[in-house]
Amino acid sequence: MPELPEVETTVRGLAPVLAGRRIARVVANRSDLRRPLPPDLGQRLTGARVTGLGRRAKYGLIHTDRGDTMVFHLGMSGRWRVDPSEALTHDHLLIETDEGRRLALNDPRRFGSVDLVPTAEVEDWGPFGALGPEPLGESFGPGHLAAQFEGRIAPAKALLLDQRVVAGLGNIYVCEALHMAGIAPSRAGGRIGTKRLALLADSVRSVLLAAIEAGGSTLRDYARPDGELGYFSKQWRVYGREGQACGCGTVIRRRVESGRSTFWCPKCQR
DNA sequence: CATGTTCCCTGAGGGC
DNA sequence: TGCCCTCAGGGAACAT
Repeated sequence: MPELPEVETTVRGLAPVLAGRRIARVVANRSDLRRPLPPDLGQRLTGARVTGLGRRAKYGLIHTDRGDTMVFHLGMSGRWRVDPSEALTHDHLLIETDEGRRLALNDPRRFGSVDLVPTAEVEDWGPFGALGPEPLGESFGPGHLAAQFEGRIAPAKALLLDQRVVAGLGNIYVCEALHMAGIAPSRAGGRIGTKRLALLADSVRSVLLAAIEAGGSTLRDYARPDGELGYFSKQWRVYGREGQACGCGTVIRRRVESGRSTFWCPKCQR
């Protein structure tokens, strides 16, 4: 599931192919993703030079010298393949550079999206307007979490998943960060002590950094057409490990709430 | 406003 | 072998 670290890894993988290059060809195979592809996507991108890439929350950003920024979201199942050796079902968008490098956006579930946003307005673009701070940025830390959690009755897990509280976390890294900080997912946000909240802020950052590092170490897999991501999965402490032993020896539990699985250790997390 | 629920979508995997 | 069922979950929309 592409969360912040997977998108960051993706952007880092796209950068060597796209940065400074001119987009020579754009092919939209089907446009009914989460939102329809911009009808004029091809016109606006073809011939444009990529001036840089970036990321905001779980969105990848591709800036061009035409004043447009291409904003993509990978949804649940999206990924970019680099120089694919064959066309696959669900290759919805193809991009070719002036060097002949090719990119294919493959997204079976079509929960992802591709938008063109005027670069000057990207920060205020609808989905970005209410986003909380980047967890790896300077404005995120113990103070921010304390302010956001104060007086809240909602479970810590729900608050961390709320993109307005902090941007870019998904189910996997929320479960991992809460375990690292020793906080039960169901604990009300307002009933977590200051020191514990500071530990949570640290945990969020370190789990994301570790995942990005793991993604970087397997970057070659990212470009392999048949490769699965699997970046950080070997380092999961609780996610996907129901019934297995936590590091403390206690059996890891799973609970489904409104269709989402929560994994936690009842001994380490209170 | 805060919180909780549903829906969208397709492929993988388990049970029989 | 094949069919049916459940599950995966971000984010928008809707309900409470």
